Amino acid sequence: MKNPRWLDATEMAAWRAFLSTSHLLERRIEEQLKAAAGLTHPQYEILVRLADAPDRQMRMTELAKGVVVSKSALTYQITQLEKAGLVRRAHCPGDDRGVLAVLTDEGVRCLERVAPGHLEVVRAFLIDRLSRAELRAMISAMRKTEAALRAT
Amino acid sequence: MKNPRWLDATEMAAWRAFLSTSHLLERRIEEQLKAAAGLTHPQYEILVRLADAPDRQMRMTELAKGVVVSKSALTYQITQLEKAGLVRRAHCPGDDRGVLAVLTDEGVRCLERVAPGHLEVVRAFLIDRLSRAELRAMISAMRKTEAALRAT
DNA sequence: TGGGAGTCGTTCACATTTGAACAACAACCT
DNA sequence: AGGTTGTTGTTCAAATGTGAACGACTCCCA
Repeated sequence: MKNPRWLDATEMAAWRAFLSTSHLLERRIEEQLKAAAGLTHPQYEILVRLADAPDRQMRMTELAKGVVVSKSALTYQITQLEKAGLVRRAHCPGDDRGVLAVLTDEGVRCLERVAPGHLEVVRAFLIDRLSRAELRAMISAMRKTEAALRAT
Repeated sequence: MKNPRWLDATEMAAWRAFLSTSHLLERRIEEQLKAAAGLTHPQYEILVRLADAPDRQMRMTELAKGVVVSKSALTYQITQLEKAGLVRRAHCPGDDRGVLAVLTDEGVRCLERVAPGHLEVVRAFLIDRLSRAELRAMISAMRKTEAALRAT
């Protein structure tokens, strides 16, 4: 690799915009979820992933990878959600090391109650502002990056 | 507004990809910066913003908005960077409430030393994987969202 | 059928973030 | 001028994130 390869104007603009926007959106979402349901964004994501999973349950490690948090953060958050009655831990049949995070009925109801308001924010600031072409470009771009990051 | 407006397949894919990717990238960048220079990503961003600013200095609040972090977080991080000798605080002429964060010469050197490795990561996982069209779509999309988020 | 190597989830110490409360100051309007 | 309103940066308590270390368990191959 030669000299530092700086970013040209377009590249820099794309990177800066991505960076600022992701942080701003994160902040806004966090704020909305906290106000509407006392949930953090990671907690909400955990509920969503579990709701989408077969039998509404997932192994801890798998869930951590999906939500993109450390194993220790997940342990912590599952404990919080368990206290709130939205998730419970279950023994994992066939693997005595394993723990299953299971979405409770109350967890399902909570999610149904909270999702619309959350999606409204995602729409209002991101999705509804993008053209179909931009959405497709986003998918394509983000997936390439995601694949590369998950590969390592 | 009628029933909850769910996201269709394309919209959902875009949102999920954006979410996961931004978190994964953030993690990777954090890791690289920590290993290469003992800096956090917010700290690095502070240095970059200051380097780009006239006289390498900025008001605390303005800087906080730029980096997208709370005022208290900025106070904390500037204190850290001050301990490291990369930034110093200065009195703000004309406004006795104000504080200026000023990039030191050592801060400049640190940035010059760290930037290439950082940009390499940004390139390797994001920028270099996107087509010119995708970059332009990103800019357009992110800016619309950013503007909306900053407007409130 | 041992046993080394790897995986799983938790715990721990530590760093960081956030909003609220606060004190100092600025800006504005009458 | 005087008082109200708004900004500014800091401090504080509380919540959360992270990696390293750990004990328990699984896998796989000799």
